[in-house]
Amino acid sequence: MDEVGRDQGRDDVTEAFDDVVRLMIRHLADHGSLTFTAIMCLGRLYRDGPTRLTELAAVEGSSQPSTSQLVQRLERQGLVVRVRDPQDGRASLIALSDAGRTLVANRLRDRRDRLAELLATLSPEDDASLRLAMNVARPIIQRLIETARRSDKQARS
Amino acid sequence: MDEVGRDQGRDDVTEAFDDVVRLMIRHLADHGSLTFTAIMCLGRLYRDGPTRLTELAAVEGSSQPSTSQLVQRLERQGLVVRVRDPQDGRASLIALSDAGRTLVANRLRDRRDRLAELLATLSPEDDASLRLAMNVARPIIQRLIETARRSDKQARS
DNA sequence: CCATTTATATCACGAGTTTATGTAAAATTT
DNA sequence: AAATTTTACATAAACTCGTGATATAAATGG
Repeated sequence: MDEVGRDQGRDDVTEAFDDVVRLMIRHLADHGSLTFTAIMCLGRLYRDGPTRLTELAAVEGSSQPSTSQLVQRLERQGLVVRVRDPQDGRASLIALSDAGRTLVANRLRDRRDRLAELLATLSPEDDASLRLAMNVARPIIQRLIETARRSDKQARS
Repeated sequence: MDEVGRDQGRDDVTEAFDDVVRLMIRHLADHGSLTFTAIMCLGRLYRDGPTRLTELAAVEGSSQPSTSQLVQRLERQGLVVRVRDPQDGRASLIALSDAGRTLVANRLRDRRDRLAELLATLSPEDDASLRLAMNVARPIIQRLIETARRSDKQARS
């Protein structure tokens, strides 16, 4: 469009991130009957361990009612269990069931396998470049996530 | 079960991509009353221009009925318009309205701005590293998307 | 003991998904 | 040309998922 587009067109992290999102969402989804939301929730529990419903909603950036219903569905499917806190009659900890844990682990492996297949179609140079680039990028991205999370939390209060 | 924590030092493009997805979906969403699905659809039309409904569904990896309803909603909101093809009475081309195009352009700018704010919290070294890494990664990722799209298409036939 | 806060649930509703099916126009067959 | 099939899209039914508003029930603090 204008001259700004020239600078940003060559060096645009946003565009690259958008591409990643499209690749992951569109082509590496394979949510075998599971929704993106459900996957994200289970993945969160897998990484963070048992979590209170309200906190789960907060870290997933979703509303409490939405999370409440999601947990109920996942409970019906036998993927999570509730542990009522004896110290606090209101609260309950949401945790992965064995089935849930297995499912997440399998999914993670499947995703890795599928991405590996895709990476195998690249030239050895491209494959190496991408791996190197993403290994450089990852810790920095994680710092961005941390920063974003903090500013989200602040904006919410 | 196994040590997820040890993945940190490992070479795992999947994990890095997952981080990107979480960052973009969770923290850079700001879908001002617009859904992720709607955003994706409008973005597609912005990039590809007027598209038939069926093809739109295909490239977005969504069903035809789902896309049909989505387009109806977007039409109601004045973001897309239909142009019935005089050559083919069955088909209609879906295109962005002026309002839709403006909205997508603004959103893109906002996303860039917000990401720029986040990047500004990084050290100059990290910022430069991330930009460099993503500029290396992007064309390779685009090749992956192309490959994935072709194999998706083949699997569907 | 009563009021407030906190944790979760429920309700109403719209968006978005799927599969199955309907409709109408184009293409093909005979 | 008429009948059939295919193609492009719409509709229906049933579910997940999101929201805000509100209910319930337990902890907390006067």
